[in-house]
Amino acid sequence: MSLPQAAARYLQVKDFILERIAGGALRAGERVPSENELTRTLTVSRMTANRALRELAADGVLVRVAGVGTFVAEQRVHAHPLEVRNIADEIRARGRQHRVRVHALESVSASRELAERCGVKPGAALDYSLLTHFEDSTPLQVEERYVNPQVAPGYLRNDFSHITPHEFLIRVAPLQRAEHIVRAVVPERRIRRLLKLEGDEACLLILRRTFSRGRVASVADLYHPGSRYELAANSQPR
Amino acid sequence: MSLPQAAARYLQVKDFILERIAGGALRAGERVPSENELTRTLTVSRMTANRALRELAADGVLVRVAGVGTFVAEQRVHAHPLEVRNIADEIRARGRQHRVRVHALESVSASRELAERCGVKPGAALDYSLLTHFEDSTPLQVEERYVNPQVAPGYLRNDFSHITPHEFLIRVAPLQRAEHIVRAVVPERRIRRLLKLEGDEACLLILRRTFSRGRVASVADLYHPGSRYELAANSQPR
DNA sequence: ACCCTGGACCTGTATAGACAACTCGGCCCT
DNA sequence: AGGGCCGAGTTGTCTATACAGGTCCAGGGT
Repeated sequence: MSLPQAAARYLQVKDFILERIAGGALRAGERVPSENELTRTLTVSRMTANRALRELAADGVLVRVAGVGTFVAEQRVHAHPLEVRNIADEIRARGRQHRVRVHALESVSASRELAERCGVKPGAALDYSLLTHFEDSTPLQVEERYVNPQVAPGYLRNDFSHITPHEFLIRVAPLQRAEHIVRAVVPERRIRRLLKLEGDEACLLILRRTFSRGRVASVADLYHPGSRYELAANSQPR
Repeated sequence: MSLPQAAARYLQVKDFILERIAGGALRAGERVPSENELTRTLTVSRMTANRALRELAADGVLVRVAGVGTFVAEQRVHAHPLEVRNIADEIRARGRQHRVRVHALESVSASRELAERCGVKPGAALDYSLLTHFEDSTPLQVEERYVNPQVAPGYLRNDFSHITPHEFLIRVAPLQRAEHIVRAVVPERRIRRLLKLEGDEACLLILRRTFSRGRVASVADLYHPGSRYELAANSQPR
């Protein structure tokens, strides 16, 4: 049993800034406290404040101008093609009915590989769910998800036939960023059966990690039948 | 008149590592000099070496394990679907050699389906190419492309072992926007053979249409082996 | 044979101090 | 009024030092 580690100070400084942006206290284009101000008000060294601001600038949250100051970046204009979308919204937007079947909802112990993906220690408790999303009566997505209960507590107490995991998570753990990897696979039989696939049909597999407060909130494997699902993306330079 | 600024030392350290990776002196999984070693051999402070290694780790180039060491990350094949990227650049950015094999390069007559995709009349002449892109000796993409000679003339006169179709096109026809559709498929045997696939492996298929001056400049089907290629995307909400 | 305990080495973080380059505004001199 | 200079404030970088915690191995004790 160990006490929860105090977060690193540069992470505290990052949160300090991010919360002020999220809460509206700092708006796009506005000036952020300088390193020296943070040094005084937060009682950290200038190097620590520097690291926090520098990393936020690298993430595109802030813009720094030597000799002038640090400012909240203007909002991104271009939505990324793989925005964190909710499959339920997609389905409803097409005028179809969205249904969910819950296959599993329980607490599990993190394997080594899983622990690495989630940024926790092997053996740590993770909330697990396995769902199928239907469009009318056609399965469109199998969602296998692991949630870090330290970041998003109460996951297991939901009724996911009324609220999707995604909807719950964005309410409980403010979404900071998301990471997607898209692969083409022929999944194992367990998944094929849930998607009612025939033969060796290919699937789009989206590995999604969402981050909240600098930590992994949840890890999801989203399987879509290759014959019924595709990703679309348009890009316009400027 | 100012002398060229010497690059920052932490950038020099990053280059030092990157060059060794690109040159093959450091391979995936191998150990990178520790911070203390860099401190001695490059005569920098440990904090400077730390910053270099930390940033390379943040970029995914290195993997750091506290108490153990720093290692070259396993090379992941990544691309951002949004950017109209050149597979040749991707491969070279990883320090591998890019090669192309040209299977076909000729003028064809547009079928009805193809004509619709290209925004021309059925029977119109289109320039056609079928290439395989190799990373070292591993096939990474089969590119089947149709080009509208009205929009981008001279396509067939290129030697695509020296310039990629993409490079030629952006020079001849200014890129206005691009449209992508990502699918998972098990491709026909013709494609499987070119990719040296075994059995019924899945492929990521990217259907790309590029527009220039309001018209379709080219239509490309890009096949990637599912086991060796994935798309990565990060997104930040707001 | 097993355990376990140091010690060496590593990354991760934090601090204080220093110098450079840049921006901007105000002040002084002409 | 105009022009130039200087100083305050800012980011950008570099160094030396320190401590904490993780990993791994060898060596010693049981």
